Amino acid sequence: MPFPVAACPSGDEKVQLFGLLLETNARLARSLGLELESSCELPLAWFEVLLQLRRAPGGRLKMNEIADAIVHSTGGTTRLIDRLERARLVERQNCPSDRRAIHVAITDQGNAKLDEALDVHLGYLEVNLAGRLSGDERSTLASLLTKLNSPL
Amino acid sequence: MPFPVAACPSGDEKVQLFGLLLETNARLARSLGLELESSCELPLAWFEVLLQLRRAPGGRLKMNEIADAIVHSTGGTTRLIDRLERARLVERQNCPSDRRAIHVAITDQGNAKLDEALDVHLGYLEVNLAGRLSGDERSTLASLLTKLNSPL
DNA sequence: GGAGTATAGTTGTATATGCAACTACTTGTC
DNA sequence: GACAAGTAGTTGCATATACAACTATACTCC
Repeated sequence: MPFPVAACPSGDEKVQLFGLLLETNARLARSLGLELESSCELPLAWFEVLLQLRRAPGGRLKMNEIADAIVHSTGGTTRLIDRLERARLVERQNCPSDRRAIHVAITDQGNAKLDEALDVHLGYLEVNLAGRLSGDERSTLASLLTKLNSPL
Repeated sequence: MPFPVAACPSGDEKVQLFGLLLETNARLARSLGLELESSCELPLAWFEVLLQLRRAPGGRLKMNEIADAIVHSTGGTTRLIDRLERARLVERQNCPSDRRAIHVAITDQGNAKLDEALDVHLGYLEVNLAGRLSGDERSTLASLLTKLNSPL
């Protein structure tokens, strides 16, 4: 037994918690991604973009706002939006007040696709979130994750 | 105001919680990844593999156990282990009881690298986990994530 | 004990993503 | 108002990953 786990940093409570977060997220993202893809032909990343756009006032965001919201590099976001635009789910618009910036707006087709995907997503969450955590537990989890996600 | 968020599925409490989980995970994984990469030249995925191996009895796991633990496809895991093996951090060993299976074992170099990375990781967690959540909050979070990660 | 099925791992191929360098525009300063 | 510094987005290139098809081995059941 060369590495007694409990006495090692690898057994540290915080290390375990961090690993649990990565693993839980990866499993849920993967299973939701498969479901969205097979039911709606919508990759999870596309879904995330459409959801952010719907939430935004006016249904549009600038490239860098999208990149930040979905935690991608700006280069990666350029290509992602290229694909969404090719599929006619979003469109690029010039920003009148800043000629460097691009507004990305969700299209009617994008809204329709998002509605379809939200339907699948809600079913998924009923099973995979509500099936495992009560309302109280979910709101506790939300507040802990909010803290964990806060700056500083 | 074509889409009043609060009345839409996009404003649903579960949808928000799921989004928060994705976002929190993505931010933490990215910042830890950058830190590990710049301090130790160790990609986060490699760190995850080494950590799983250290935790495993005998310091070795089969390919499919690794793939499951880190939530990758088996094809992706083959290439990931190829890279780790090329860097001499792990080695493939034949499994005597099943000639299809491969044991992946952490090497001395792998253990040394992992120690170095754990040092960085612990510092990171002190700031980014312990700096935001108390011990009680962390253990609550751990138990909620465990439920969320449990089968069915 | 042989045929059919299941499992472990690898490989071909397509795609997605990050980083760094780049262009274009804006802002601040003198 | 021109120059310097900063910001928004895109592109070239390298890498990482998934999926599906494949090989090799093990298991099942008659």
